[in-house]
Amino acid sequence: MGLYKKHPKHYVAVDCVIFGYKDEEIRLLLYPRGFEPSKGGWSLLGGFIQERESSDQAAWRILKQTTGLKDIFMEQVQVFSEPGRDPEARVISIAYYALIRIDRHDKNLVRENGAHWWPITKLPSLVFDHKEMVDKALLKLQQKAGYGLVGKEMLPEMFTLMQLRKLHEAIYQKELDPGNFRKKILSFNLLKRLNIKNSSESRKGAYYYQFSDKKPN
Amino acid sequence: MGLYKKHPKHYVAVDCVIFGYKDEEIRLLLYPRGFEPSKGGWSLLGGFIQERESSDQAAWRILKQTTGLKDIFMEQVQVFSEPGRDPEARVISIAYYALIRIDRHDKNLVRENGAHWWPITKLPSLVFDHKEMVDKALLKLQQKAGYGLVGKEMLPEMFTLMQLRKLHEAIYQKELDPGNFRKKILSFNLLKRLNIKNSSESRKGAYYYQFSDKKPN
DNA sequence: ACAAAAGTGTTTAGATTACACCCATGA
DNA sequence: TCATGGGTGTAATCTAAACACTTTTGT
Repeated sequence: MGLYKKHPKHYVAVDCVIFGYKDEEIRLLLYPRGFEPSKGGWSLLGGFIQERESSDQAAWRILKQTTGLKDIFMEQVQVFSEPGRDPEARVISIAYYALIRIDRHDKNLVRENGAHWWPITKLPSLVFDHKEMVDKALLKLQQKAGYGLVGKEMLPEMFTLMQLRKLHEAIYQKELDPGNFRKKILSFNLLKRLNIKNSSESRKGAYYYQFSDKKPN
Repeated sequence: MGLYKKHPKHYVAVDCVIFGYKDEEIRLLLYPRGFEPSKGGWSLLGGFIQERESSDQAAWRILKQTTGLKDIFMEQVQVFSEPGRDPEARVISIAYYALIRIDRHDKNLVRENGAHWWPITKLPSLVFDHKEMVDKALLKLQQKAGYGLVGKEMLPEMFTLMQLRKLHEAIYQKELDPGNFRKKILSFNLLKRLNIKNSSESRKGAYYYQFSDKKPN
């Protein structure tokens, strides 16, 4: 029994890299730290794991408490556990990333906390090792985008292929060939073309698409 | 300051999926658990993170204490944190995998602990969620093998391309075309051919190779 | 008429796969 | 000489990348 007792216990936190998409840019939701150390420095959304919750549950809880969002795609990035990473105390942190539709969060909740959506290309400097968390998370996001699955989390229900391409361009931070992108994305058989056109972003008008529920072949 | 204090602390452990290679099979080093709960059940090598060490350091320390091995390739798999995963106490565990040369470990240390090398294809049932850790670790190992880098960790200094191929076949658990494997592996420019032949495993004799220090082009 | 995006098609290069084939040699 | 792996080469297939071209329509 008591064999575990001789070992130390640790604070275990979760830090969330929250990706949103707006104005053809990937943005990160950052918070000014409300307490020392590094009070006022920009920080990822974080919180501590409680007694009876998994790290996944903690990540969801913290995201929901702070942004009002639930049922959000989140995935583990990796653990950061250098003893000195937080100068105040020894905290082991599990980094997560979340993909959200930027227009859907509770803007009042976010504003109250002084949070701000920063373009990924112009981030301020971050506290502790949070920049490293962001870099690792972005790599994971790029991987996920390779499977054509990010539009489902970050775009409205319906979208044109140009809108989807702009999203991918923001994620990879480089331009993609429109024709090749179209063929590749459609080859996944994840999208269903609707009989509705968007005529506001081009003369000719582009069909709207949505993710189809059924599994691809 | 004391803002962290209201949060609970947790036992944080490291569990190591230790991969070795022998007799054309990938093997896992498993330990009979020495204490309750699940005393006697087969378990990954594990241990608790101490006050002033990172999870990487803990993984290395535990591997060295238990097998005598140091300077070993290890990589994080992911965190397992379901509150009920260990029935004795709430333990958050970070899974790692390690690649070792099976003939190099301290056999006495391992024997003392009752540990056993189990072929990956014939594993006994494992305690807690350790089977899940193994599955995730194997996926990571397969990914790493795709870059041609596993021979460096798991084979002797010198090896023939057939030996390297047998290793890859054991990792993917399927046969690979000898000609295609040879071309692909050599195209990485990671290997240097030696002027020594192994004549014991084929009539014709095969050149030995080793990993070259210099970076590939 | 023209610009700009929508949408389709073509060409090339590179990688992957499935084999065919000759070589060397111990039994 | 024959079976076995060593080693090389080739054709078929698939993919990604670059880019030409035609369509549509608001201004």
